[in-house]
Amino acid sequence: MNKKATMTDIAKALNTTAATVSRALNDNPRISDKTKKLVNETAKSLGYEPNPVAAALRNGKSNIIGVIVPYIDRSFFSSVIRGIEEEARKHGYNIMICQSLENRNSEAENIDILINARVAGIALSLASNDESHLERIINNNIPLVTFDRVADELAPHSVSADDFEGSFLVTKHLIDQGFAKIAHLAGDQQINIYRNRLRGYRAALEENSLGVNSEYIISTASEVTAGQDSAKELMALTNRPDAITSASDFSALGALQYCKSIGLDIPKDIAITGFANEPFTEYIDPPLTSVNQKSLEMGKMVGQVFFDQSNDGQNPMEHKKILLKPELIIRASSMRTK
Amino acid sequence: MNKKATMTDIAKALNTTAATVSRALNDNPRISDKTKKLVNETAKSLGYEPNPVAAALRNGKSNIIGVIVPYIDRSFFSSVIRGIEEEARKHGYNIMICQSLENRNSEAENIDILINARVAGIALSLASNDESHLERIINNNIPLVTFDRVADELAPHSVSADDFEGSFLVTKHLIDQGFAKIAHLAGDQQINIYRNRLRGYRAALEENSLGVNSEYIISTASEVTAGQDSAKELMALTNRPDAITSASDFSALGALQYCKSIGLDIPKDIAITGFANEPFTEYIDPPLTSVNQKSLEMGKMVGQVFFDQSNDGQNPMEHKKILLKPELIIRASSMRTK
DNA sequence: TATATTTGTGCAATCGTTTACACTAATTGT
DNA sequence: ACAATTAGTGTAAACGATTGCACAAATATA
Repeated sequence: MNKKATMTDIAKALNTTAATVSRALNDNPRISDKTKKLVNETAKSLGYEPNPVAAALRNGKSNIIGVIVPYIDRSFFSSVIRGIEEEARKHGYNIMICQSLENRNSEAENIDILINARVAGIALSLASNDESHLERIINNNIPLVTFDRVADELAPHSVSADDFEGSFLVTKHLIDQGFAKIAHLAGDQQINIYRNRLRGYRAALEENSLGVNSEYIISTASEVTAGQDSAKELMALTNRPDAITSASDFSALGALQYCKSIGLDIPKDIAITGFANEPFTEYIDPPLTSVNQKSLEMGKMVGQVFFDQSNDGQNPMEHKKILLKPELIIRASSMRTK
Repeated sequence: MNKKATMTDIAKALNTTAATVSRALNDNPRISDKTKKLVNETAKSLGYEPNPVAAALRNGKSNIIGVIVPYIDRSFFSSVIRGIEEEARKHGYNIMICQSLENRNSEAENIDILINARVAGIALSLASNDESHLERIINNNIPLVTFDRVADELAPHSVSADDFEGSFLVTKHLIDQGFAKIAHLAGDQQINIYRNRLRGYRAALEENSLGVNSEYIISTASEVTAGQDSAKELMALTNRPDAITSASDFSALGALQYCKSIGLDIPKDIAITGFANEPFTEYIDPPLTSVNQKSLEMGKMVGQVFFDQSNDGQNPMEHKKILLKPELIIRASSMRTK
């Protein structure tokens, strides 16, 4: 209840001025060690705590990192957010969260809000392919890091998972297990990450001299029911696949459910793999092989890129495109039983 | 890049002062409609956007709600956060997220940070039973709403799920399905919510004249492996239960896995129910009956309580304890097959 | 008509920190 | 011994919005 101590209070107690106190607390070399010690002691004894709001006003920059994601409660994003938070925290920064609701206008609105809040930087997973509104961030000289769905043209920095590699790995794994007729439930090809997953699948097949059968590639929404439908289609083929890779854990689950429902044994009759390592993948029956995109780590990288840049500020415009190596999580759904 | 317009800029353009502009923009009754119109027009034409940092400094209060949770990426919490965000957003507020890592000291640190950031309010799910550090919030006159793990003594407002009711409902459901020997995997009885779940279970049994068999109540950590162990114990009893209610989806899953592993059919041989409606519950085999705690709604309620109080500010000290009615989600794991 | 009240604005201080600039005293160089 | 640095502090003006108080003009009251 008693008002918080300010720099002025410290100054008065020491018969000096707020300027000196400010410099002393910020370890300015022009202040004598004696004064610094005095100031620090009095600060402690008065229970002084800096007011970040005042500093932000004066500096035109707060100690807050703005984060915009489509939805906070998607497991992938909440995990990235956690990573960003932990990294930010290490540097004395806080995070402010906004949801774009997968909507470009809402995203633009959030950007304005964050700019007005004088955030020290913005981390963003794009809601759409439209990147035009990102210019405002650049123009305001605010460090920008895009992740997951990155903005290759505008954003100077980005962190994302190597989807090509992940899809390649999982497909290769199936090949190594002896599967030869491998299908792919492909995601929306408008979206970068799904294109890359399809490419990785193709590359693995080709590199192992397995032809790519276009019948085996089915465009599938990232939903359980869509996966069921696609699996039904695949199983109706005269030349049935013996494995299904999916660009999404959800459609993989749907496929798994459908295959079980028609009496197929997984993985003996058909192997199935997903993508993203959603929490449920380890709990379903059989547990689903998937690709861990290391969301927590991704968040931490976002934070790091961010602080690399804002701390030394030497090369604020040096572009960093980080591709995280995904991790293949092998579970029962893809293990060839001898 | 060109500096943002300020109130002073608007004032200059109109040959008036920032004071008038401020009042006009805030729709102060002492300003004439003519002036208001002029100010609003010039504001628009200059592309004026308010600077929340300056306002926060002057008011000693920002437009930010601080949220502290044990871990951001726990599905329950991320969902609550989403609810808070959406409600806050409606009122032009933003949220700042901190993690307590389930650690009392870290929680206290976060509280200090939020207080220093002059947040307009704090929403908090307690990390421990120790509530002493909450006093700082109260002393600083910052509205506090606890949720999930609430602070009954200190916090004026709280929002939580009615765990007693939820547990009662799910147990009653099993009884209605014809199960009579119902076990309970109880959580840590140090924690409020788990105590209430046990109470709800007991009450349902008693109300239906089914005795409470202490052999059937097993203290179980909220983990898959713990659930497996407890199920093993239960199944080793001479008088086996025919149903298991669990205070946690994770231990329920473990129990389910164990029962399947020894060849039991679920729910024919044994019914199983969880608690919290974790995302995976609908995907496992068989899908797990659980209790939806309406986390998103809980978040929204937190926001609402919060704004009720800070908006009119009439009765800031009126205590609100909100208990959300949980929803029973019936899935295959508990359906009596005739 | 003279006084009282209302209406609408302006003045200036305030929130707490930061920083360019000025200034004194001490130190260095020659 | 005297000019030129250097070290260490203080002064004062920002940052942008808000608000108590003062004040003039316009209206109402007597």
